[in-house]
Amino acid sequence: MTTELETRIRDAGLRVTGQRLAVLEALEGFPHADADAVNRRVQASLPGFSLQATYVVLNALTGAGLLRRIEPAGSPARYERRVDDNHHHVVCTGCGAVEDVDCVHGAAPCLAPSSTGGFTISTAEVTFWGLCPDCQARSQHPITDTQAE
Amino acid sequence: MTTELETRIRDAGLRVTGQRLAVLEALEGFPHADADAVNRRVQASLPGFSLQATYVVLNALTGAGLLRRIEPAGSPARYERRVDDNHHHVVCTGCGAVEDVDCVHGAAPCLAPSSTGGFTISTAEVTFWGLCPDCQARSQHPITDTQAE
DNA sequence: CTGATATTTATGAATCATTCATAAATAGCC
DNA sequence: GGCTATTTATGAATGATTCATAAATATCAG
Repeated sequence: MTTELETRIRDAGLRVTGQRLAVLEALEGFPHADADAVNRRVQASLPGFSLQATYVVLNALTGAGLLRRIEPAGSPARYERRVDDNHHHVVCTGCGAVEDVDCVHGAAPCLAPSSTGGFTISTAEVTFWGLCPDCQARSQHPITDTQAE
Repeated sequence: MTTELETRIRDAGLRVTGQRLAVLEALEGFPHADADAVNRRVQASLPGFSLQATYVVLNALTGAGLLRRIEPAGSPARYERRVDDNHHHVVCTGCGAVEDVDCVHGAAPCLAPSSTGGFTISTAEVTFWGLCPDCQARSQHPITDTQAE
């Protein structure tokens, strides 16, 4: 039995391994996880899977186009399965939570900066910064709130 | 004699020191420099100015709003004097060169994502990725080109 | 199915960017 | 000119990530 995921890995020119399958599966239900979070998730099924090995796998999958890596300022790199569309991200300035944001503009106006100084633009990356619902609530009820340490 | 720069530092609530003046002056003519580049530039006038001290000064100035820090994926943090407008950046995927880009959209459409998942958006950061003129030239003449190591 | 080989993983050390702790120096006020 | 809080200097520490090398394994040829 060859799964959809196995085919996808092979089609990307990579060998199919348990580690790669496990990493992709971990990110399926847990987008925007960093290497450490991916590692801890995968360890459930592959005890002894080290953080360094996680980086090797994440880099291979990212290089093959099976994962997308985002690097918001101030947080370690995060990875996601959603690679085939041009979406952006909101990052919470309070807790670092990340969510996807579909660009509202059909014509991708963000791809047309005014002056590019001679640069040939290939992609535009938009990061929105703000407060997630949880952090909004926290900032409105600072007294009754018990903040986790 | 009190210079413009000294006033600006004092008005930001900071004490005026030679290190802070030197860092601001270094970034005046050399925007988007990273900590190491700033340090090397300042050492010309302040021999013995360490990288760690550079970080302390950069953080103080950034915290006081006198500098803006940008952190493009894959490169160390960079600093610039231009803090009072909402401009964006182009980063060269070949060599990492950074240039300013004024947002072409008067109404800042990038600040209005379609769905924010409950987030309250405060700022939008746009990073354009592409090839700088030098790297374009290099990729068109790969044979005759001598690449620096 | 079996072996050969290139790819992948595991492990520990190394690197890079940055921060922290503490002691010495100094800016700005009295 | 001295006092004190702020700032700087120094060395060590941290966090994220990569590197080097050896062991394991996926895939292919026969």
